[in-house]
Amino acid sequence: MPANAQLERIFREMAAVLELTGASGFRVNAYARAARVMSDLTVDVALLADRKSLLAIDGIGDGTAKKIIQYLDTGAVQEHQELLEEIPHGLLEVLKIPGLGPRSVRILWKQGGVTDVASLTRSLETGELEKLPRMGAKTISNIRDSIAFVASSKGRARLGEALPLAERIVEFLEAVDGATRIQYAGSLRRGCETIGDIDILASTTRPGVLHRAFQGMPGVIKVLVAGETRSSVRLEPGIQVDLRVVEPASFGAALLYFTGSREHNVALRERAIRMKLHLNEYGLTGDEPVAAATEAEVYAALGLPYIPPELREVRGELDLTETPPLIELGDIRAELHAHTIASDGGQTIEELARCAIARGYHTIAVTDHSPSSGQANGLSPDRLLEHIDAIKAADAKIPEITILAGAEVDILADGHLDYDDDHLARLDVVIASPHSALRQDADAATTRLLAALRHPLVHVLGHPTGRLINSRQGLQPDLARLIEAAVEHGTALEINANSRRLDLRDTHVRAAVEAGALIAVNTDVHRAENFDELRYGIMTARRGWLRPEQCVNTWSSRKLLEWLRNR
DNA sequence: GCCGTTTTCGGCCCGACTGTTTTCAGTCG
Repeated sequence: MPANAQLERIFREMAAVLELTGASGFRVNAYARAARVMSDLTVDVALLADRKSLLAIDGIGDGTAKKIIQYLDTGAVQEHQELLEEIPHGLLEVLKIPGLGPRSVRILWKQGGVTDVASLTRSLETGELEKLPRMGAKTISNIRDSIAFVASSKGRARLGEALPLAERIVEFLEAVDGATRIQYAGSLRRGCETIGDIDILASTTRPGVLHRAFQGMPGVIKVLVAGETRSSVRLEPGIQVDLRVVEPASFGAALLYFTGSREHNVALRERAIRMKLHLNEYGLTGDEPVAAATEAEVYAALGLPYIPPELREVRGELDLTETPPLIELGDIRAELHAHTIASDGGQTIEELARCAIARGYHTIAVTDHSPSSGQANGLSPDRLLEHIDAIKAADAKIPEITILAGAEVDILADGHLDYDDDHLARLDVVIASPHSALRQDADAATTRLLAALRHPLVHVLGHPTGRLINSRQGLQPDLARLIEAAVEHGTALEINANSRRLDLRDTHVRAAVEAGALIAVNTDVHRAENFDELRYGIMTARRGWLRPEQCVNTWSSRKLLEWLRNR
């Protein structure tokens, strides 16, 4: 959906320019919000090209609707282009340097002649900056550090990198004298696919000791903030970690606050104000304290059910009247996507089965690659037949679990599958996935994936877009049409839990769930330890509001087998 | 620029910390 992405960029840039030119912060916020709406939209904005549909979206008013329509009509937004002419383009990069906000960048530009990061660096070296207001030695040193940090940083960390790191930090802090409760919060707790920084919340009888331990942790390369209640450090891999210490009595309010999202918090505060109450990280108060110890208490006092962290994105969760029974890790009873040494996996069929048994699964499907995935040692049709025999033999040998014979079949660029129907018909489960030609245009991708979804022998569409987080965009099919076909044909859409993939992504899952499509949450096992990545898939599923009954991996053995046979 | 269980005009979340100043502006989350 290129139009959505373009409009997101346009509104984001408009917000940035307006900040620099000193427009009202509320106007800036409005554009930033419009950008976010564009990124959250699961349908092509071109389908909403009339004023009425656009105005129905929260955060889109008259002005934004006009600009969207103008973009769809002409391919550009006039006011956006006019705004860009008002500032040197490189200034937008300067604004991204931590510690430099709109006020400072404006002064650098207007009074210091800074137009981009390069000219800022030159001014730092020549000492020009010292002449500007509020530019002391410390500030200049910090700017220098921040420029180096931005240059070396890889940007946002993947959930699969940040979560294990956060768990190690929590473990480290729990061992510090006086610590009573340590928990990570922020976008990590919400299960976002990438993480800007790690937020840790703590209660302790000895705050000073905890802060010092935190600032001296292994891997800390710079202490950014060292306050009474807040510490902030930069770690070696280029990730920032914030520690906040609170009283146990307000742990819930603080956890709520530091889990965010910011938009969710703002909405809660506005709700509090309407109820003549006041919400901050210390609690919900009226004439006297109302709630603070637990998140559930605060929500209840605001007339809301407990809202799971993954839903806190202002995507409709504030209209809930009860907590939805979202899927949980423990609901998963079957893994339907796993590789063995026959293709590019590291385990034998039996080793794979033992891992699955250890996790309490009733079923594991062996789904090795098809021939077109040459680099993954995909199985030729003949090898597939032999492999099926080996799987059946293992199934007979190991009674504690059902081992299904399957394959992960390549969906070729034109939509044809990599095995003929005779071979596919011999399999218990067929995952069809795109692995090559991942740069084809949106129409070709839609046609290709629709062909697989409609194929009567395909059970699951595997990692539908083929994207890799932070490194490959993947296909950009018309998701709405894929979902429609998936519902019509009873084909499941996969959430590939591999933390580099998370494909479908959260917003796609949400759209699929609302349309009533079946979802498969699979780990795409290649090594024993991959089973542990399931949690990332579950977080993504929860962010998509998935309930267990809509996920085929939660079904009883009987129901699952029935579905597989009757497809 | 958006929005309405006070409002179609007049609001729009709140607190910690830093650095440069002497009482607070700017940034961040």
